Amino acid sequence: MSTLKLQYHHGDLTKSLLEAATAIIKEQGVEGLSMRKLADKVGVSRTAPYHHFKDKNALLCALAERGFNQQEKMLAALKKQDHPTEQLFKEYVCAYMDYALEHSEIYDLMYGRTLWKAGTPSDSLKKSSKQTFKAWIEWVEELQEHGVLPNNNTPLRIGQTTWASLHGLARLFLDGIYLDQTDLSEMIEQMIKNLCSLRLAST
Amino acid sequence: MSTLKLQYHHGDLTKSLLEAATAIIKEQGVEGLSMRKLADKVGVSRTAPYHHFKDKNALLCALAERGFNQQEKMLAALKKQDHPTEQLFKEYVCAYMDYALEHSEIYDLMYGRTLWKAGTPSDSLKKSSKQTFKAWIEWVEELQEHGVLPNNNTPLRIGQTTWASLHGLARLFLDGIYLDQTDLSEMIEQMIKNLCSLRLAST
DNA sequence: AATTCTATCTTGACGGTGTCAATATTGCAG
DNA sequence: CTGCAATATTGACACCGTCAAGATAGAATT
Repeated sequence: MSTLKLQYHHGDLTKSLLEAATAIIKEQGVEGLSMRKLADKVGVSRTAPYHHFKDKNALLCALAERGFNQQEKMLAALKKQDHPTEQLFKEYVCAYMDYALEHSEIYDLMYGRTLWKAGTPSDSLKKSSKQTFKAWIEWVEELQEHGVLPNNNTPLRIGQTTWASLHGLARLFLDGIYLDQTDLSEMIEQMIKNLCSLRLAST
Repeated sequence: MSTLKLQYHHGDLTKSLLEAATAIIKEQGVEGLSMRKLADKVGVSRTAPYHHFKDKNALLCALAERGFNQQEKMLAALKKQDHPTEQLFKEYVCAYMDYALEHSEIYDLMYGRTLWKAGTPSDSLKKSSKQTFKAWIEWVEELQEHGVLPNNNTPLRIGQTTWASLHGLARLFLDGIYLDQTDLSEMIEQMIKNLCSLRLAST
């Protein structure tokens, strides 16, 4: 077992695959990721990855799941510095958009049709997403109590609609409908105004 | 030239292709559409479609463009019956969601990454989408004047953000993140409340 | 230390994809 | 009737995901 790359067994191929895949989709998009190119990049034969992931779908699920962990960590860090509730919410929105656009391909796997419609989300991925969503809804309840979000419906519905708004804004950019980054910042600002002013209307 | 299908020249292959393609993506999603299957369905050889569409991308662009026309027609019909402005807006929202979910695959081509990011939108498609968007912005201006949408920003920004909200809501369902139709109608209702109550907050 | 077992990796193969090049057929204009 | 342009065809190529069968290496057991 030398330190040279000519060894038969790779070491931690699972991890290497995930990282190489992340790099590829960052550069070439999910469409540019093929199992064969991936294997090649890691320096291994075509079918080696199949001993670590059942199929391509499973690999993409793993990437998405990583994304959920990553995102959750980021948001947890945000909440730690205890700013006023409303400011925190605004920071959350910015952070959410930041993550979506910075890791657009991962975001697409997390919330896009590739896995949820065209593919088959793994049980583990479903669990991750459910947990993330649950945390979000709980926070929405808090935000409602602090008068940042409206009270005219349950935390679930308010959480769903405000999330939908954010998600839609993110998608317009990461799907290539909008490209201009200048528009982006102004649209985020206006979206925050929209979401935050809702409480004024609730009874 | 008999009426039997054994003729060498097909007649109006362009149209047949578009209709067969529409049928396929409706049943099997965009992922289920291949040029070969399409040709086969129409009863023509693999490469025949290439005399009518430069490549698969071009065919998808044509489908998307049809979608824009279809959608525009639907919305024009809606406006003709001159209901009160606010009611009209609510009907618009419902109609928009209806269209998105009823023709989810076409909607995806119109506003999704398949063409706008992964693919290459044709000039003709760009034009169609631009026109649709322009019409929307003009109507937003009207809605602002009638106090249905807020006045705290330009028609462009308000149009962008409200559209983003609608788009996001649609995507959550047509991408398979949400599936329950019951949730859907309640979420639409709440989203309308969100959008329509914004004016109360604007100066 | 020798042997077995198991995890890992390999090559070979199959059916699918988009699309180019070269060829054949047809309908129409001259 | 002839020739031309539009349309359709077969053949080929390079990719793709993934299954099956065999090779290799490291760990466990004797």
